Amino acid sequence: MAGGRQREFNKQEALDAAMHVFWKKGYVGASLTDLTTAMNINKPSMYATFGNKEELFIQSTHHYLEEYAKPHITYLHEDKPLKDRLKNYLLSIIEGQCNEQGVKGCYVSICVSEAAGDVFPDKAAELVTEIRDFAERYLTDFFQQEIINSNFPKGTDSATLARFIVTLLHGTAAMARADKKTSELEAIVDTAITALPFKA
Amino acid sequence: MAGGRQREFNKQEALDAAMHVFWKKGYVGASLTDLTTAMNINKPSMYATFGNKEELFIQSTHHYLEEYAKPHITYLHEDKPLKDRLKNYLLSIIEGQCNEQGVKGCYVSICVSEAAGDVFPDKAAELVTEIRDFAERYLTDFFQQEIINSNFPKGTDSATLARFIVTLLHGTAAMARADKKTSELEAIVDTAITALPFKA
DNA sequence: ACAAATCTATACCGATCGGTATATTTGATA
DNA sequence: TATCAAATATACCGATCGGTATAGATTTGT
Repeated sequence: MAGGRQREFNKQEALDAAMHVFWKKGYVGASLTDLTTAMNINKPSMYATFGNKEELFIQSTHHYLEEYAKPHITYLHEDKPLKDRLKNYLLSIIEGQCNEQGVKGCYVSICVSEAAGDVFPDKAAELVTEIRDFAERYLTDFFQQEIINSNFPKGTDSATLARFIVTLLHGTAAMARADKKTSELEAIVDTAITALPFKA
Repeated sequence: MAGGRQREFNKQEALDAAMHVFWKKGYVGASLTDLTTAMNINKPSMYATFGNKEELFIQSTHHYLEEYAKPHITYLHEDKPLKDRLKNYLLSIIEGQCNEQGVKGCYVSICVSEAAGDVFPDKAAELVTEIRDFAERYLTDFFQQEIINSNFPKGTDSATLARFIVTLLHGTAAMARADKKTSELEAIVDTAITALPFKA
């Protein structure tokens, strides 16, 4: 038994680079040349490490969710009034969408829209449908709990509220892609928040 | 001088078919095979009539704006209270985004997002930047006039209001692409409207 | 009827797509 | 140090991409 030559690149760094290409160009628009150039490796290394383009996309997507999407959630659970927590959560996401150096918009939003065009291979399409409603489900549960905690009036429709927030965020993601400034999107968030029935 | 054989297809119908393909699949995702199959013509006919893929896209885009986007505007100018006019305008757009038979989402929203990935040829990219802010500009002027007409309080920021509405619509377009039902998006519109400072 | 013009159909072009076979380099183990 | 597994680099594969040359079909003007 003998181990062989060890890889000269860091797998996580390469995955992060690939994810940014998918984020910017979408699945179809990201060619293997785009990907491997950004990852700074050549094709056989990519195929040996990640399988194929579809598998690379799947791993990129999980990487995005864990490292770029989920961290915002912590803002919802700090020891502050609901309104502040929600606003911090939204502003944190918007900062990520507008990030000057980096890719604009939301990876998930882009995937969902592209996948709706039937241009994704099967397993990638399945993954996108799986993750599509994650935020909506999470926020529905979250708002439900806030109703129980009397931060919203009894009888508030947590699902509609959640859908409203998710819609807002899809919207800001699209605006970020259209080169809107962070400050402009912050003003939109302020407007949107006035639509919510906070008790305090 | 002699005229020749006349074309066997209707140019507007073919353009409409092509537009729906771009709407569904985006610019990169729409192959010439996809396009000409939907248009029910073959490639030489397409090239003779429209020039090339980029020109076809440009003409498709103008077709969308005139026939699918601008008609909604009439709802803003009927003889009704502002709140009703705005709501009818929004519901009309959402109906178009959710249209059961037809393509989900918003053609412009999809183009803008895709173009941000630098996957568009030059002239197509230019067109997209030109039309990108049409709705925002229109609504800013519209709201400004409504302030003058005292339907909003003096000092209302018409630009932020317009951006809020455009963001909402980009958001509902993304939700429609994610297979949300019309009724769900209508509830979101109702929620959003409560954020606006109507005087009446 | 004939000629000029224009549309349609087939078949093809080079370039790029995702993916891989082959050969070489590397390095851990024995 | 010899061995051998694994990573790299080059060069290539068939399929599809956008785009076109060519030839036949169809219409109009003379």
